[in-house]
Amino acid sequence: MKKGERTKQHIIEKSAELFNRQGYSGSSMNDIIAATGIKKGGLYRHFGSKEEIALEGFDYAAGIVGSAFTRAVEQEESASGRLLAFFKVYEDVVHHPPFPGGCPLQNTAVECDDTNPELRQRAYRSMTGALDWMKRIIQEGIHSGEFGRDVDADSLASFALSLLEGGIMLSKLEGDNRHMRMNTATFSSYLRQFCSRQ
Amino acid sequence: MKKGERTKQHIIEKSAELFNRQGYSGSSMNDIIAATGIKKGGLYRHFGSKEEIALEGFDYAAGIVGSAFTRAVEQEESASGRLLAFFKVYEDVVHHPPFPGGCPLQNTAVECDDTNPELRQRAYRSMTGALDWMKRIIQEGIHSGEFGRDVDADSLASFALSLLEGGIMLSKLEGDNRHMRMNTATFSSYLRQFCSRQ
DNA sequence: ACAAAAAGATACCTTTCGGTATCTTTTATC
DNA sequence: GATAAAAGATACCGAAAGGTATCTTTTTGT
Repeated sequence: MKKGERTKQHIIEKSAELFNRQGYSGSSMNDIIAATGIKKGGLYRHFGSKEEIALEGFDYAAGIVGSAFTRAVEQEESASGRLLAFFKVYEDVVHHPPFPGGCPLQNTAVECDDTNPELRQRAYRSMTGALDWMKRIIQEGIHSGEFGRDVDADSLASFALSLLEGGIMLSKLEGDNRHMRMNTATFSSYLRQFCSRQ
Repeated sequence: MKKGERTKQHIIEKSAELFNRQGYSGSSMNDIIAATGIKKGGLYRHFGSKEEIALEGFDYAAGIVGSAFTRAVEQEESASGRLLAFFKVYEDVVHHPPFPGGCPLQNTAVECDDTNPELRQRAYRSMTGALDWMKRIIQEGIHSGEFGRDVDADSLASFALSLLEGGIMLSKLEGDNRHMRMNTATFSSYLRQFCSRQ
């Protein structure tokens, strides 16, 4: 890996954190300079614009969270366990989120849905990726007999992701993980009494 | 009502929309000038800073949504109906949200939780207000016998608000109300089969 | 109708914004 | 170790940021 590629990666990593904490509009090039220790000339050698940094930064942040999901999901055997694994990743969102600043999907979606089409599309793809993943888990649960055949995968996936994102939002705002804990417990008992056969 | 008060209100209303659509950092004083038709000198006669406009704007937007909630809740008799009324207010969040730009609580919470303590506090108060309101509805439902005595009001309120906010986020990002519809249906059946006695 | 006070417009301030041109330093290749 | 290419620093650009001082126009109360 050449020097340039290493610094480019360094810029992406530090900027992704900045953007995820302060938002796209809330972060300036000077903030990026301060965070990376690389001067303006250096930054613009690797990126054509601030937005380009933000786009690559989002992909990086989403990738980090995605691999945290992967690790958590892989530890579980059951479909219920796998769905709950997504919640486990954010169980201490207040002090130890999978990526600094909270959920990149949430932060980007809420800031950019009305303003920045490019970032919005990244967030959209991230959302559909998560939903499709959950749907696959649910369908596997149906096929294995863990879930009833009448369980609607679309609805359950939307339900799970909504509850997760809403819980992240409330817990971050309150500065306390209790909403995440309560929602995880509620979702868990919902799965047990609503979706599982027998 | 004097002239000055009227224009101050006009500034608040137009700015609240702007901030709710584009965010605090994403909206400039020039945007406010364009939206209100009032020049800089006029704006700073009524407000000491951009943040002051945003603070009063948030209260205004939250008030609009709050009265939409009130109207919807008052139409319902049962506790379940009243909880579902919150969802009804956002059933067409994509095209007809109760306030332009979506949920002010969500937009402000997500943008400001790490950056703007004053706005964050407004959002926090708005969140606790909604949660307390839902808790009261749930407790009334328990006392009336509609809900079982084992229903946890805290958990159910957190669950309802999280699901609502998550659904708003997903539906806005997708540009389709289906997530709101699915979550409303899921929440409704959850209440029927999980909380109600009989 | 008039004077005083309130409201708003104009013009300007400093700082910061995103971005570029150019120069120096470092890295990689022979 | 020389040299070309890559990487990064410096210095600058015009525009836009939030905010202020001052002047003109409207309201308002009498």
